[in-house]
Parts: sequence; C-alpha cells; structure tokens
Amino acid sequence: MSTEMIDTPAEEPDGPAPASEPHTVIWQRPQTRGRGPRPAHTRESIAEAAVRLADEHGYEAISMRRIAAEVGSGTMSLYRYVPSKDDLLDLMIDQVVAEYDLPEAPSGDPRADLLDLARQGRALLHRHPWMVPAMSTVPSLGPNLLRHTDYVLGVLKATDLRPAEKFEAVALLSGGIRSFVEFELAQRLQEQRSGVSAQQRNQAQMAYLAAVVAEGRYPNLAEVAAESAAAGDDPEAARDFDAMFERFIVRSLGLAP
Amino acid sequence: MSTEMIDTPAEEPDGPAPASEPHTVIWQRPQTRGRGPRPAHTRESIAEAAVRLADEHGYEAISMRRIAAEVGSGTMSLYRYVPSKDDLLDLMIDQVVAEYDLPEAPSGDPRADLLDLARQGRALLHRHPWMVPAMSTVPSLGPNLLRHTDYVLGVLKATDLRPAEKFEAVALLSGGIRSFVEFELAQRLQEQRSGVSAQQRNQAQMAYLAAVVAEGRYPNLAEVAAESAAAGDDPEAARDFDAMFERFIVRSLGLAP
DNA sequence: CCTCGCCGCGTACGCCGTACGCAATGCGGG
DNA sequence: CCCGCATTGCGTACGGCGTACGCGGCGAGG
Repeated sequence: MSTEMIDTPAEEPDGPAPASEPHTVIWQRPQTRGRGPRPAHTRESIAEAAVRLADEHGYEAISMRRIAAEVGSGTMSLYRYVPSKDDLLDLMIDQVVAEYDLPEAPSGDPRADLLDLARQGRALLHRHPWMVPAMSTVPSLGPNLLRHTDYVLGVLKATDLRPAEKFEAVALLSGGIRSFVEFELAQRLQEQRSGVSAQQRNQAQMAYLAAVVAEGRYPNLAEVAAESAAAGDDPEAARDFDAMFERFIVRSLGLAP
Repeated sequence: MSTEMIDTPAEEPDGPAPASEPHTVIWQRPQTRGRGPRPAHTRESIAEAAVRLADEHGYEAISMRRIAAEVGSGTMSLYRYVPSKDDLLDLMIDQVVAEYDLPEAPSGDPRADLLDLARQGRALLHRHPWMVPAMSTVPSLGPNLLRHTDYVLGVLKATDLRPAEKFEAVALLSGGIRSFVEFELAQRLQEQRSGVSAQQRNQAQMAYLAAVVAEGRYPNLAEVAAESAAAGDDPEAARDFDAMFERFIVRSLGLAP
C-alpha cells in the first residue's frame, strides 16, 4: 500500500506542490542531480550493463545482485537510480528498442513497411533472446517504444483501419512476432546454448514421444510423424525458419491492402 | 552435455536394464505404489489442488509451500510425488487441457473445426489465466495434450499442408491464441482484480501517456489518440474483444482452404 | 517375524527482491 | 566562506522461493 493515510499528512490546497508522487512511471521521474556527491552511474549505464549481462547469460541472469556486480557497485546502490527491478526491465526494453532502424517517413506501401519492421523485430529478438520472456507483460511505453509506435501508426495512416483497430494491430503484430520467435527458440534449444540439462530434457522428450507414438494411440500423430520422417526432414534437423517466418508474417498482415 | 562419458560407465549390450534413469519425462515415471505406507495423495490430486489455487490466486500463488498448505501436507512431501515444480506445472497444464471438448472425428471442414478449437482455447485461458504465463515455454506433451494434438492433426488431414507445416500450424495457432489472450488480459486489468497497485500503475501510465501526447512529439500517436477519443471509444472503455478475436483468428487461419 | 523400502516432513542452503539506516560527500544559502 | 543538509553508496536484514538431505516410522515380502 502506498496511498495509505500516513503519506502527505497535510496537502496544500492550491499549491502546485509536487505532492508526494505516490506512483509514477519511470519515464517521468527525473534523473535528480542535486546536492550530494556526484552519482557514480546513470540509469542508462546501468540498463546498458544489464542488457549486456542478459545478452551473455540469459534472462535468468537479470538479478539486482548480478547487475550490481557487473557495474561494480553494491546491490542496494541500484535503487538510487531505479525504483524497482520492473522499472529497470522497462529501461532495458526501451534501450533495446532503439536498435530499430526506422525510415524518416513511411514509404506509402504499408505492407512493405510492416514486413520490414517485422523482420527487424525478429532479428532484434534473436540478438536479445531475453526479450521474449521480458515482454511477457505489455511493456510501459518509453521514449524509443513511443517513437516506434508513432512510426507504425504513421505507416497505418494509409489504411482504412479504425483508430482502435490500429492500436490493436500494433499490439497483435508485436505479439505475433514474439510468439513466433519463442517457438523458434524452443525448437532450436537442441544444439543451442544452456547446454547440459536442456539437451538432456529434450532428449528425454524425444524418447518419450517415440515411445508414445510406437504405442499405437494417437494414430494421426504417428502418421504425420512417419510422413515427416519419410520426407527426410528428421525432427532433429533445422527447419527453414526464415521461410516459415515469411509465410507466417505475410499471413498475419492480412490487415493492410 | 548429457551424452558425456561419465554416464552409464558400462552398458549391458543386450540387457533391457532400466539403467539409472538419469532424466525422464514426468509422464513415463510410474506412480510407484510399493512397500511402505499408502501415499496420502496422488499426482492428480496435487495437480488439482494446484490448479484450484492458481485459479483463485493467480500464477504467482503457485509455490510449493502454498500448494503443500492447500493439500494439507509438509512442503517437502510434494517431492515424493513430483520431481520438481516444473513437472508439477506440466501436470497442471495437461490437466486443464482435458477441458477441451473434442468431437469424435473431424467434421470435414478444417476451418470450422479449427475455429471451434480456437474459441475453446480462448475460453479455457479465460477460465485459467495463469495458463498464459505457464505456457511461456513449449509445454511437454502429456496425455491430454497428445490427444489434443492428435485431434488437430486429424483435422489437418483434409489439408494439403506438408507434415512439418502441420506441426508448425499447431504451435503457431496455440501461440497466437495465447498471445491474444495475453493482450486481452493486459487491457482488462484496469477494473479487474489485483486491485490497488495495478489500477494505480495503470492510472500513472495513462497520465504519462496523456502528458507525452500533449507534449507535441509523436504526432501520429496524438492524432490517432484524438481520433479514437472523438470516435467515442475512450481508452478506458471495454473494447469488443469477442469481435477482435474473431477477426484475429480468421486471419490466422489463412492456412486451410 | 523381521527387514528393508517407501512415506511424511523438519531443517537448512543458496538464491531472490528490497526496506531501512548510517557514514560520507559536496552544493546552496546565509 | 563555511556550514547544514540533501543525496549517494552500501551493509545488514527480512521474508519468500525451490529444493537437497536425512531421520523416524509404517507396512508389505521373504
């Protein structure tokens, strides 16, 4: 509880008082710089270090203690810059979103523009796989995400979508990309990093699946698996995810002419 | 590495030895029942209690301690039934998947069958919102999920998709539904449960967004927001998610004739 | 009947996010 | 100019998490 009675025991009735700022979005609380000793870091440098850490060691490496170690400070010092870990995650996401290469203006062909954005988005998620779990909740709109959204809305201007549908399109496209990459990464964990236990787990899954298929129930599954094996694409082989993505995203773009 | 040299130092060339069962999928390790006192619970009853808990108190309530309290046992007793929390999550998911009402056989119209499945899937995720974060990783295929997958593959038999494309379709459809419901739930948190701090957070977001729009940058965002407000659908109002879902899912089903 | 395997579970370890308070620091007002 | 105090860095601590380990007791197989 933050709005309980103990806070701001007496408010000025007219004053433009900053009140107590009970709950503010990270983007509008200032980067202070006031009386005391000069801060050793900035939000940006901390977020940058956190992104580096997550890129190298994965989503689960994003902990306040490890980030603090990465920037070379005490754990609790981070809270001088960021009110909570969730806010730091917002900063990380927004920082990474800056990697989008947005044209000055839409080309006039919404389909082409959105397709380009989708490809960039997929590439971005590949560069920063931790983004997939990090985006699980709808992210708060930092400056870069706002720029991105604004650009997409500009692209959609050449469309006959109603306003609500435009927001909807933005969200669902991004969700679709995330969903696809999530699927893609899950398929790829076979030879990918995180090595030991993941490989074992996958192997156990494969063995179990084979056993179940051989068992006789699930005839359709058995049949399709057999066809698949006969077709030469054994389940361990790398599928053509690029082509898959193209088909998937083109289908999803049934919204623009 | 799982295939490293230290495992199974000497295998019998012919023996059907159970080896050491280094890592097994939960579905194939037996529900023992051996020498000692009769177990007080079963995997099913535990998973059932966990589902009840998650339905009532949300995803974050799924902890071994709380589940143990729910079934009325010590925390560590759960590990007599389930090797890890992840496996318990698999059991929970598979149990909930049993709620699908699958017809005896496909109707012959793949589009209609898939549409029905999608609607059921959305309803199921609404009944069990914790499933959205729980499905973040591709779930291990328990019996019910296998039945479900087998049915979908049966539906897709009337299709000219290649085998790999069929598996792909299953995964992407389910991912799309999850993604949609995730978006939907995020929009709905305004008046929904989890009450105080979520509402506040949302309010802060709204205030920030208004400030940013008024600020003048992001002209397209401002324009669409204005249009949206003028159209009467204020951002706080409930959108027609049902219609949205229908459009979304029909678009996604561009794969079957 | 005895024995040994299984059950329930208390304790403990190492993580996590973060509340709180204290010493050091250096800018702004007198 | 200097002093007061806001601000910074951070050690300590709390409550919660998943789960490794080992113990006492129950009950079926020989």
